Amino acid sequence: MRGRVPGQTGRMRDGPDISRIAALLGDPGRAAMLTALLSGKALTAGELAHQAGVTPATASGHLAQLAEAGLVRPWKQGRHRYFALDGPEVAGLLETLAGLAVGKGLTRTRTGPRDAALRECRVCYDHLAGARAVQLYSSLAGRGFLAVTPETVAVTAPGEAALAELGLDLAPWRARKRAFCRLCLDWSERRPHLGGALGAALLDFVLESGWAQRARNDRRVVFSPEGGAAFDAVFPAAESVTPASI
Amino acid sequence: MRGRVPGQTGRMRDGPDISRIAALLGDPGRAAMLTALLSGKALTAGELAHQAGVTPATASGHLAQLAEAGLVRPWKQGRHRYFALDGPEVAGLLETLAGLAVGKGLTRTRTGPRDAALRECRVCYDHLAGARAVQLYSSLAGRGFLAVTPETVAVTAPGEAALAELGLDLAPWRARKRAFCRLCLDWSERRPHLGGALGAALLDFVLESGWAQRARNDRRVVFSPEGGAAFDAVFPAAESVTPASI
DNA sequence: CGAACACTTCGGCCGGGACCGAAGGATGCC
DNA sequence: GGCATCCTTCGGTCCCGGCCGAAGTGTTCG
Repeated sequence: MRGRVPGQTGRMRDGPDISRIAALLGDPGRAAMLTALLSGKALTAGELAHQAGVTPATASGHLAQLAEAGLVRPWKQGRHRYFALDGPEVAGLLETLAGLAVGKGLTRTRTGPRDAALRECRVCYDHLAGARAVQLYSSLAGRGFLAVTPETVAVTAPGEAALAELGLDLAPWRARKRAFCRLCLDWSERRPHLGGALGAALLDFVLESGWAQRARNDRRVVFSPEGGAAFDAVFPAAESVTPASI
Repeated sequence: MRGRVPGQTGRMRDGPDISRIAALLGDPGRAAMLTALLSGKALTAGELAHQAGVTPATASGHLAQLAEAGLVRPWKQGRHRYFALDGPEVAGLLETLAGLAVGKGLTRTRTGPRDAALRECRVCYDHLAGARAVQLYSSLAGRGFLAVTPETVAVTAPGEAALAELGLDLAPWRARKRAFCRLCLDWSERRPHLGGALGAALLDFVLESGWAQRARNDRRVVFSPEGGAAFDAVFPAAESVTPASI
């Protein structure tokens, strides 16, 4: 950090400042907080401090930095201060980073039971991720309910009908200004799943129908035996969609 | 970093170790080295030291860390030691990070001429990125030369024919085991462009045909006036592909 | 075979920043 | 109003790790 002459050495002058954001994610405490927020819930400063294993004083400093960089959005309510990830892009970055960490064998623990549950199903900001999410996506795509276009993913007419039959009304979700439907790469499965507003609607649907419950303290989404069976019945695993050079 | 009782506090026990990788990217020197490698070229330790603006001794330490984490692959040749990014996933992470940094307004300089050139066209590991790359992609997609399937992107029969007519033989590229064709999100354009082996083939084609040249010291790809015109003629900008709810 | 070169290792310096306890606002509850 | 709760700010400590110069290893070239 010493002796670097600002404008003279090297040619690292242009382009986005990668290291600024990366340094923020590089502290284990801050990383733990952000990962906790990946559940999509807004958490209070105190809860985040607990997640990171630091005192409130330390956490407060961390959160101020994250907020200033725009990674996290604070929100005051009463004497609590809630924090949430500032947009799906931040969640996407965290997932990308997680994917690379897994790929390079950098995990914080040997695969345990909780880890297995995370791989099966978890919340990724505001939609489902993990094996269930990938199955859901490929089941819809395999039956022609989704049309993948270059720029986005769209629900086809049959898809709209099929979802409506399940009691899933897409109109209110479509109304929001955020991208209706996006693909998101799953770090544990290395295959795409649905994000965007449609992903959020489906998460909502799965929880509303009582098939699964969110864990209280982390990102897991736990299916009951009956719920899992119902899920498999409604979204049967598709035969792998062969890309078949057309 | 002090006083954190290893297994007792918090619940940051499972999942991939995000902060380890992020911390590596969080140092400006290492970030500069990795960004330089994003050009796809392998560079020597000395060149990377110069890029980062540090002495060889310091750079050597950084590179050892990057290599140990699997972000960079070293390769000895004579009395030089070359380094390259260890796989497209690393390049993808760097681009994702750059995208977020731009989105949050964290750039290292006000938009200058070099920056403008970078946005127009640059190398992203082994394929084209920037406005030209996005145009190339949407031109192909808009004419039905690409079929975007859920898992991958495929070249259609008409597409194969059209590329063959340009003198672009895809067979050797297809033979490699890496993903033939992938979409990659462009940080400056926020739209997808082609990665994977097909992207590499097209970069090769653009350079071979003499339309553009790579800058010597950075990621820029500079088109000559005639080259740019030829490019526009062969890959005319498509009418925006309307996602039209099908 | 010795000199030049590229890089790494070693030792030591130094600064940023993570950490905590205590004190200082806010806010809500009784 | 009084008190507990939640959070932030302040002051101070301490360590991690980036940085360099110098010395050491291996390679090439004359």
